[in-house]
Amino acid sequence: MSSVENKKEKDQAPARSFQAVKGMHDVLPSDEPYWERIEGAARSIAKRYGFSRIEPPVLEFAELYNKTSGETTDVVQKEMYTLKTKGGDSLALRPEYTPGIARAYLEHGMSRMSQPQRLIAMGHIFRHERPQLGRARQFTQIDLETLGGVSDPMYDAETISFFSDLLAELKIKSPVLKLNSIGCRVCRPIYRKQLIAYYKSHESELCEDCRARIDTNPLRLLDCKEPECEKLKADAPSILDKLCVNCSNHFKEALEYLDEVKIPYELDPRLVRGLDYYSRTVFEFYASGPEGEIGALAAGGRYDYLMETIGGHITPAVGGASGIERLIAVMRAKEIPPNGNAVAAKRVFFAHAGDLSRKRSFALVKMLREKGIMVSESLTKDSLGNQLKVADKEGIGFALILGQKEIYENSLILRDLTSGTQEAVPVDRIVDELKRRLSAK
RNA sequence: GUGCCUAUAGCUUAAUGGUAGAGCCUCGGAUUGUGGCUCCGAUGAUACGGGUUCGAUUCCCGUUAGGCACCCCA
Repeated sequence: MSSVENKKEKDQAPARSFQAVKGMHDVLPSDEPYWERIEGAARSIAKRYGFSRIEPPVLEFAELYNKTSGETTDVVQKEMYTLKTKGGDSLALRPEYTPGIARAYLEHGMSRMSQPQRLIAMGHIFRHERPQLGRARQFTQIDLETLGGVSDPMYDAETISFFSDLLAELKIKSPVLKLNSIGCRVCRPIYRKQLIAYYKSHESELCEDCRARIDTNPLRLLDCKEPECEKLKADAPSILDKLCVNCSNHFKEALEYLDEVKIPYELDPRLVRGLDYYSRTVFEFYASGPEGEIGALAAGGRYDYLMETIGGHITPAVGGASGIERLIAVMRAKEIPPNGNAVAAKRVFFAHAGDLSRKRSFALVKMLREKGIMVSESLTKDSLGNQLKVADKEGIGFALILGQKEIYENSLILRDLTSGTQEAVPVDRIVDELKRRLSAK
């Protein structure tokens, strides 16, 4: 580009230079080891548990979320990205996975396959919130759903166990698991009434938000952090005392399964979830220590009624989700390295000595890559010294050097960059020799 | 969505109502048959828009983004 064009472009540059949209973050090469580690762990644990991958589209009819997640919930009311198509349909970028997966379950007749269906999804979720550390407008969830079969607490425990294993695999030590049961259609309304009655009698002592919440979402009253409201919590009726026999047994059994596999938990009768469709067991995992402030690392619960609201039969179901960016934030804060063995040490650096060997080098690099060897190079550099400098900077374990002499002898110099020793190896033996040495690393 | 704080080079930062300085990184050279050390040199910045001013990176307003506390949540 000429300098004239360059100047012109500068003058006409937009007033505001481009930057990423608020709450949308780039995944950079330096983040990649974490992603590989986390996604790899989720995939391999899912395989062990027998969860199969499902991936519904990012866009669904907005109505799907209104019907399921709840019309009055924040996630739907305030945080959903909606758009109108040219045809007039109202669509939404998914603010969570569960409704889409439930929809797919019905649409593809999965209720006629073996039950329950164990499904896992990994992808982007969108919520229009004010960003903070561990909270973005586009983020990535590992989502687990167990659909169909019977409403057995063993599945609740299995879901929790999956996330417990995931955190353990990522070396996030002693997470805090909070558990509660929010009852069913029979017992929750009764509890709700008692709770409302209790708070109505103390209405004047409540904060402004909570006065509004009495009518919209009374269970949330138990979550308020205003000092005035805190005081009232102590004497508020607890859901755990008000569960019906079925729910109570279900919860007790779920706890027994967790005891059986030695997953520690804390009961938290104030734990309620932000989505309408939950019933019975709900859970949240937090990091131990100050990193707990980053927010729940995994959360979920049972949702036996959801399928009905979108036109299916009552279908027992339980699920949960974990946010990958939050897992990364915690791993970084706790200084947990993403990878045990450095990838660079498994690479080979190819260097040429002298311009005449460049083209031959290019061909040999391609040959090695075809044989499955990870090869780095900086063949555009002239001096051998500068090339090896690059190899050193990248922490690469071995270098191959090709000069006039080697071309003539049909060999390569194989240099161990850690020890500094080297030897000539015939080209037809180089692949085997490299594989032998690399596997020893 | 509300309130508070912040914004100088890729990163960490210095300074000032009057030419924006450094360390690390990057690139080149000393060194075209051998890396790590060293030395020399180069590139590169006041987020964006407006106002006050002779002059603004500095003061004021707005915007954008980030952080924190709410709200809520993975």
